[in-house]
Amino acid sequence: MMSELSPKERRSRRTRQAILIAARDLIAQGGYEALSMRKIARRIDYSPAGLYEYFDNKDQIVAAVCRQADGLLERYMRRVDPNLPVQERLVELGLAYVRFAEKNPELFLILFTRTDQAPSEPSSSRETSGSFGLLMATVQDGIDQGVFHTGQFDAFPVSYACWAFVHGMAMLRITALKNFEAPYQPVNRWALETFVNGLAGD
Amino acid sequence: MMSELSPKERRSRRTRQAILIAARDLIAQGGYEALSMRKIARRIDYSPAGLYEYFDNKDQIVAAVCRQADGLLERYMRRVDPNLPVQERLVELGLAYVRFAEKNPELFLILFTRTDQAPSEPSSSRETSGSFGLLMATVQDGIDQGVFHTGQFDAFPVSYACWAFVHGMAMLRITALKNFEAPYQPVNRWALETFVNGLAGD
DNA sequence: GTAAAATGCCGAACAGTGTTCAGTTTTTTA
DNA sequence: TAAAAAACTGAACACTGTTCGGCATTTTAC
Repeated sequence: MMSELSPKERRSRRTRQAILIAARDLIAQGGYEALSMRKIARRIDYSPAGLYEYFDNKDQIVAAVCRQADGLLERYMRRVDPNLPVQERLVELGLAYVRFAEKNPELFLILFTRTDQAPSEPSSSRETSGSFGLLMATVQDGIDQGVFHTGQFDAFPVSYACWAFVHGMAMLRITALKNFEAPYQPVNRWALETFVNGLAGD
Repeated sequence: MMSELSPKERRSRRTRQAILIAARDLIAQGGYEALSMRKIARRIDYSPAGLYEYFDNKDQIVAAVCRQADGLLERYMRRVDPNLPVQERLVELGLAYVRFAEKNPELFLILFTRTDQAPSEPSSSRETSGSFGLLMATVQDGIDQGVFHTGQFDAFPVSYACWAFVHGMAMLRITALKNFEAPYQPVNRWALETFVNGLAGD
């Protein structure tokens, strides 16, 4: 099988992971501006130059952190009970999205702020994996079941609209409304239900 | 009246404005990372240290640019015909918001990304001035006219929900979907109409 | 009009940043 | 055990925001 890793490979992976953990923690604590190669190096007892054996540059580290954050976001959304009626499921998916942003504001911010290297297509727009794929599969479910009547629009643009709604809630919460405490959850739930009911009740 | 400004004051204001224009242009061109005190200084033929006669630090310059951008956003929204029926007016306000973001992506991004110095209250939540105030006045209009039935929620949370919707559209457009060309406007219009109809149709 | 004070502006410096590169040490390969 | 490769470092380069001492210029006060 030859699937066992060499000690060298094991060490290398461990160091890579240590770098990513340090980077993630630094970001989670003080945002992107608090992240520096020298701080990462200090945390893992390396010289700054040593990091370049594992990543080409700082951007690659941030990109890797973002991939992990994206996975975490998906896990948040996968916790939603897939046996719920489509309408409720859609609402819960949205609330899970917002919850992730609330609990990981700095990660969320960096995940959706890195304007460089944006994909030319929404992640997994044709698969059921990835957070957007999960959303779209649910919307497709609603259409297939005859619950949603979306006229000329198919699952993709409808999913985009749902995404935009919850993305706005998440973003405002951690930026413009950061210092404005309020019971957001009930309003968010009501707003999403209103929209989803609009999808259902043609 | 004594409203005339001294030559000194006139010069000072002109220089201040030149700094802000240079800063705005640099941001509009290459985003926040392309903005530096030295580049601003070079553009207006000053030494970097000279800028500190007009602004305490870089953040103050960015804050001033953001204030101007906010004014521009409001102008976008004020172009919406106030004589339209509330439902259409609300939709058009949202589309104007998205249009501003599309035309000024970097300014929009910096305007809603500066997580520091966020106000403790949404701008002008009780006035009809400011972009949010304009939105809320419209929502209040719909409630007063008996067009919107928002149950337990008053104009403020409803306006927040509208804001979140269009903010998500705007944000996704210039970040995650930056490289994904598609006819967004029809979908955005349809999605907003669906939501607004949900507000209207009890 | 002249002296004094305030303002405007600059060069140089400090501490910080990402990144590169010549070497040195350590580990793997043959 | 010798040669090759990988891992790691210190020093440097070109940037960054900001501060400070000093030089002009302009404004104020008499």
